[in-house]
Amino acid sequence: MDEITILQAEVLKVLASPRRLEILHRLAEGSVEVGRLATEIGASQPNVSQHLAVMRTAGIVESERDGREVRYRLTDPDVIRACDVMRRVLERRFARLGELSSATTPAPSVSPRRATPSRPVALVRS
Amino acid sequence: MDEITILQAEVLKVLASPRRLEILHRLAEGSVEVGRLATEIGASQPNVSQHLAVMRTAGIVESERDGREVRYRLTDPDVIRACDVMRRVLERRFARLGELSSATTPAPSVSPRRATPSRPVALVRS
DNA sequence: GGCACTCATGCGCACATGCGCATACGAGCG
DNA sequence: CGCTCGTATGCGCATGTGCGCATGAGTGCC
Repeated sequence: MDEITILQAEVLKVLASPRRLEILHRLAEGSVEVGRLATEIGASQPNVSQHLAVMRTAGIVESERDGREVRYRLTDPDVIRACDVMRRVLERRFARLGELSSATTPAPSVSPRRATPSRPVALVRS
Repeated sequence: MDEITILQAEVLKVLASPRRLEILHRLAEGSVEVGRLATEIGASQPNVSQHLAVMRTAGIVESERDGREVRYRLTDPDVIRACDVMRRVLERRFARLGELSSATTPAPSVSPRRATPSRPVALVRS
């Protein structure tokens, strides 16, 4: 198994959380303190602190003391950019699903008998 | 919480596995049957089948019967491309870490007292 | 020094996940 | 039909994760 693959899986694992994505989304707009962040996203302070600790360990965010507060910011915009690329892809797919269901369902001309039984449920809100 | 964010987290969760990344890496080179895939990556057949089922549910791969066998292929190269963007970023960071540790450690000129205590362990094989 | 504030950490619980294993399903073939 | 091959599924266990909650640690102010 490739080293990079394992590393990538670990980073992806850290990113695979709505809360953390929300936090990253906020951090993309600039550095912010823990408490403020917790208030903004409507989560408890310990919860946010834990998520930040996880992401800091993974090298995704950095922390810096500012008086009594601790400000967090993105370590490297590149990872987040890659994340945003994926996000845009999903938005496109999501939008396409929307227009498909709103259309008259133009009955796929040739349907060469796929083995895939079910529509990807994850794309319609699982 | 944004809909897309939740969706993205789910997709990321599916991707956050070394095995699945390995499978996707293989599928990027073309469609392949389950058994062959299991042999190539050195995993059990049920295990591979389960991973494929998860990824199919997430809409990342598609399956197609071919005689007795079932061939899997990527649904949309775009998601994998986004994944590869991240991979390349990580490779770059990894390589940089390597040259840093092999260099004479040029003693950071100004070290403005960060609150971040530890190096990102995830980048040095956690 | 004592207090108030901000953040980090430890604990316990509920829940999800991955794996091996055995086995069921489904298609071709004789 | 019955057999074999390829794939999917169910089960049980060990392990990991997120959350609330209470509490500890560090900092600034009086």
